[in-house]
Amino acid sequence: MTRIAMLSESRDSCHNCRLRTLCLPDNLPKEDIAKLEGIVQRRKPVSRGAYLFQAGQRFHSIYAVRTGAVKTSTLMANGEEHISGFHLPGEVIGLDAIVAHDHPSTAVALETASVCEIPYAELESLGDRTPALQHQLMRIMSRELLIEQGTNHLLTRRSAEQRLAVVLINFSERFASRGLSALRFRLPMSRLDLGNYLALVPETMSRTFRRLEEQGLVSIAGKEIEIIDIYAMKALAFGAESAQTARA
Amino acid sequence: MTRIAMLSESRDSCHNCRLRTLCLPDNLPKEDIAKLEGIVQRRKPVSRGAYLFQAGQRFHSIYAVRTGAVKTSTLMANGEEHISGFHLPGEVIGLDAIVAHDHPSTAVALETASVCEIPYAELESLGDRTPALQHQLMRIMSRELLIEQGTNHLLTRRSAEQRLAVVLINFSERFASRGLSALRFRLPMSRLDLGNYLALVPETMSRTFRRLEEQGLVSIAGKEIEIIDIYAMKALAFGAESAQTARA
DNA sequence: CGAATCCTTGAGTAATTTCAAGACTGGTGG
DNA sequence: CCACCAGTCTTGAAATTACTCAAGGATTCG
Repeated sequence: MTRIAMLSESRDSCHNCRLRTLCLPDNLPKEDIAKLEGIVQRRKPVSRGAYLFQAGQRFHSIYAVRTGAVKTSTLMANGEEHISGFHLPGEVIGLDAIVAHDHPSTAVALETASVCEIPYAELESLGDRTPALQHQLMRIMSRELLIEQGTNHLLTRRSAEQRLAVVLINFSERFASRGLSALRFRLPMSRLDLGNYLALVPETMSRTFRRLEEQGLVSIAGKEIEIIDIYAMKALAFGAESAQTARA
Repeated sequence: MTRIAMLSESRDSCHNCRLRTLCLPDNLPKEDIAKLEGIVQRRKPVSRGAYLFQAGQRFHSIYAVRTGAVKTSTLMANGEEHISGFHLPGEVIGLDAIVAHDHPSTAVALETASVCEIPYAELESLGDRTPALQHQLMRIMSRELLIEQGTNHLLTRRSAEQRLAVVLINFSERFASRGLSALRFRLPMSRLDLGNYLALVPETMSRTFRRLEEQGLVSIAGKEIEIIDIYAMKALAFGAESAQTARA
């Protein structure tokens, strides 16, 4: 079990789930959380490489990550994968499928993960009767929009070195907000995947990691990351430029 | 008045607005459209360069473009502008502000434009009583998410030539769905702005436009675009790769 | 009409990719 | 328990794409 996996408990309720404040129940009154619990389906853990849903599949549910980590991606016509995000416990996946009948992207577990499945038809009808839940859903979607905009900025306006620094800081903060260490953590994805997300080839990833290490900013051992100089990291990441919220 | 401006009529109602099916009223029963009309504020035309809202301003309303064209952008710490999108009649702006108290981005009219202002507090409370409206809002936000993902892909995985081809095809389709010609149109923004959006410097924009012209794909006269070979354009834009919805 | 902005062109440069190999790693079966 | 395999990661050298710098020309809007 990974450290992320150990984070979450609450076999079967939202109201005492540690991720409550990061997830759909945030800001909801108790009775609304109870109603939400009524439609959430907890699925048994999926193992590394298993699909939550695949692009082209009929859209039925959105998912909240409970433990582990998930990546979402789209497959391009030439067979190449384009990774659009990495999702940690508390984050909601599948919102991009609401407008169409099918999922535009694929969600795969990066490590053993468990998720809460929320049938969208039921969520929608519950939302019709539960304004607070509806508002929280809107906030979550608005935040996703913001995150995508930040990602856009990151990927088009920043150097390889800055992209990596930003994404490491971003993971650091997301781990910290889940009660884990901000300075030492294990990335749940391969360098290949991280490079794919950052629009950098593996060779560049390797060289860029090394450059950050040589500058004394981080220490890398496989997927284990230690941030040595968070100040310098942030200076590199955001120096002379505004920081945008970007989720990896 | 531009051709886009001539498109829309309906001084003061949604139910006979030509943009109905592209906008918030789409899919709504008559009585819900009437309720929506009750909260929509039509503002007098804003002239080129005027702000609909600015980054940092308190969030009160979302806006639907009625005539003209609008760009949204964020300002980076070094003073540079990062254009995140161009918006044509029927499109809704400001949804990225819902989650926070302030607008994260700025919206400026690219040419004389008129907009419908929709106070969000009222929209939210109307949504609480009007499921169909709420569902339409969710669809719009989900579509925005999809568009952002497509933009990400466009900007990170495509060459300058492909980016320009994709964005021209995209405008062609958006003009066509507003009843204008798909093959001859006038871009509402400067090359500078388009380049900013595409993450290309003006010099590259100029050379790339020329290359498309030399290949006989388009004919350019200032902002007037004529698409000569739409087939070849699409082959260039999407060739050996999947097409993603991307809005300029 | 004229200032300001926008656009174009050329030459040189820089960052990242591509290509080619080889080393490491972790999971699996013998 | 070890050896092996496939996938992952690293390293170096060459190629490429878009950027930077510099300057002149064209538009546009007030």
